[in-house]
Amino acid sequence: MPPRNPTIHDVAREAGASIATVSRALNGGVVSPAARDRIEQAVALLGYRRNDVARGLVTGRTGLVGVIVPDLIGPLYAQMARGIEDVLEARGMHAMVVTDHREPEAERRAVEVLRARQVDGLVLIGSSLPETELRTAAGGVPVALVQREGPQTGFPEVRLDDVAGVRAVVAHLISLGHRRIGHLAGRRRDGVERRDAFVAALRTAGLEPGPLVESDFTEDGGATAAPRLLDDGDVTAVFCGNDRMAVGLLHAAANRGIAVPHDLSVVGFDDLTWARYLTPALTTVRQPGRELGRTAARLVLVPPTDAVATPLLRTPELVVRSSTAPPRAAGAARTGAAAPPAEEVIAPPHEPTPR
Amino acid sequence: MPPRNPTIHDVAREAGASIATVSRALNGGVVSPAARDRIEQAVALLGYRRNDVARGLVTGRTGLVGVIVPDLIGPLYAQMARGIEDVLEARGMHAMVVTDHREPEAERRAVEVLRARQVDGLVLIGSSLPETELRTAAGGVPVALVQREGPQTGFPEVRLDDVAGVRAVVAHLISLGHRRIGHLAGRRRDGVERRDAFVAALRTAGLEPGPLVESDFTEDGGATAAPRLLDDGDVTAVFCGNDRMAVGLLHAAANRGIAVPHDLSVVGFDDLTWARYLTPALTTVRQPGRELGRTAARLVLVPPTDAVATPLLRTPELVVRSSTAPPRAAGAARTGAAAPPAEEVIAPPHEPTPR
DNA sequence: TTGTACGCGTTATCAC
DNA sequence: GTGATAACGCGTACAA
Repeated sequence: MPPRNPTIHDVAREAGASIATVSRALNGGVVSPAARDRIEQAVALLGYRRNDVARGLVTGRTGLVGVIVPDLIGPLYAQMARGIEDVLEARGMHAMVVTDHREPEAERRAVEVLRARQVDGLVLIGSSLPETELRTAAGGVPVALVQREGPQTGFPEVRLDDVAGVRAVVAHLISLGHRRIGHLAGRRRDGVERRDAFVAALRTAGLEPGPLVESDFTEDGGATAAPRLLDDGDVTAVFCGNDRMAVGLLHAAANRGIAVPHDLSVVGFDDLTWARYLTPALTTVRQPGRELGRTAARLVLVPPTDAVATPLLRTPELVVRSSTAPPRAAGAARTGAAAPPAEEVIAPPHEPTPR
Repeated sequence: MPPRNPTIHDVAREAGASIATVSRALNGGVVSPAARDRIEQAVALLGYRRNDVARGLVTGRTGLVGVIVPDLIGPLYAQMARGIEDVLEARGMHAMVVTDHREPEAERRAVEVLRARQVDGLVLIGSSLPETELRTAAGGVPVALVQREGPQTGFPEVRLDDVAGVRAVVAHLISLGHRRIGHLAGRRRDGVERRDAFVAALRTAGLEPGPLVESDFTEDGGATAAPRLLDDGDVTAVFCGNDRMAVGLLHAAANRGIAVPHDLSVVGFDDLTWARYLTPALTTVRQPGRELGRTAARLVLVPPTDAVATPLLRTPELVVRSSTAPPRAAGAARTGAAAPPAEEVIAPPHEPTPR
């Protein structure tokens, strides 16, 4: 049997001090230099390591923030997790990440597990639990929401300003000269939001939306829904609800011999890592995942006293690459910039959506 | 001030039982049906939730396995984490994931943090700490290694059978008729391993390797190193040490007007999510990340009694897509299969490397 | 079957 | 400055 880990008692004995003094020395309390010295030596000699479990029991705080995330495979959520760790690390805290695969039941269990572990806070990404349930499940612990699926809640929340992102896309396409623009919408809440924003932005510009197709937020979803968009001979541009659908559309277009961007402009949403490596490189809207994570972490750590400015909106950036160009039967396009940029250009952030 | 969480004492009082009985009831011990009933009601009434911190203190086990991973942005490590969670979840345990961004210093800190939290085991992915240091840092807790960077250790370990993967690539290219094959190697340990395996496989087939170029394991690394490969007019195929470099090479080739696979075949390694969406879709070697994670988790939970079969080797699969084809000045290629497959084909796993 | 009482390793509150 | 000592919430001998 391995010799059990040294405890604070062992250190105290070895250093000829009381455990109280050792505890103070370890936590930066007032201790005479001599004692501190002996204690440090004892710690080094024994290889003592503080037991954070015992510490958590007495202090009532664990230095742990629970993070519930749909999955970690897609880069977006991973970046949010990274952002959360950024701010926790700065405070000597840590994240405990649990995935729920978008299943409410798994989300419920995750909250239970994390609460049982006495986390100091909870960050829920893409949560879909009803507010009342969330409130009882969370009990006393601070909660912050990121990109929640569902109606407004009383919890502090960060989300992407989808409306601003969509507006930037529409403005970009219109400035290129496109007049009949289709949309490939995802079935989730954010998909619907983007579609509505799309229609609204178009109407504001005095245009009627082209074909509006709904499908899954996946590559296959994009590919299978593609015909319903491509059959409309007048459509010169398609805005996809996310990058994954855009890839499916791109493939479907290629199979039909439709050249992008010459015959058709395509825009995505998210700016996944690989969007720039597609052929053609995808024009899309970049989600500031890491920053969303950072603000969410700050929101759990210091919950806003009053419920002002909920949800916080983070503005995305339009990333123009080579999947967009003036429409073939151009002419109107000549009014805008001279030529499409040869390399990647990031449009300045737009105004946050007024609320 | 919020009413503090109910404890096992509260439940005991409410149910008119002792805490021992409550504890037994909660942990599936022997309790009279009547008592169990009253206790369950009390639990529901009070909304009692077990405090895993206190429980961990007394049992000495936390049900937590610490996972140290280079990063979570790339899908490969995320999949490994997923695999680890698969087997932990089945046992009611959980993973605490910490990223080290490939910095030994951060890895050291991560081990400290996780040990202080009394994890029941440690899975280190891509670890580069020397064995002796690892051993003292880990203290008594079980350790499993995945894709460790550095020489063989006494710890249980899983790794990909790189040699088998590379052999499959070389066999594929040779069967297509390629005779002069270049290689783009990554600077890390696995990069060197793959390069050596590449040279060996080629020699076994009676061929001399084409140009061997070393660079970073990134898209830029692939792009900047590309000229040194492409300037060799005789090279008809290039095997890249990973998918990210392959993307860089693909772009560089396109810029030079080199058609893939018509003028040049390109093979990657890893099969990242997006490899199939490249143009042309990338032929590559699929890493079974999730399965690597699963076996690693099993290794920590039940450490092998004797040090047999270390490291465990997992066999990758060759995924043939459209970035490989017979060389332009073919003829020799006509001996193989009739035509390149129109769609994705997964070659059967090859023999594990003999040891 | 049930209850009492001790201990897990630490912090915090007191006196000294 | 320092040292006893009482919690923290729970599991588990052991006795009843």
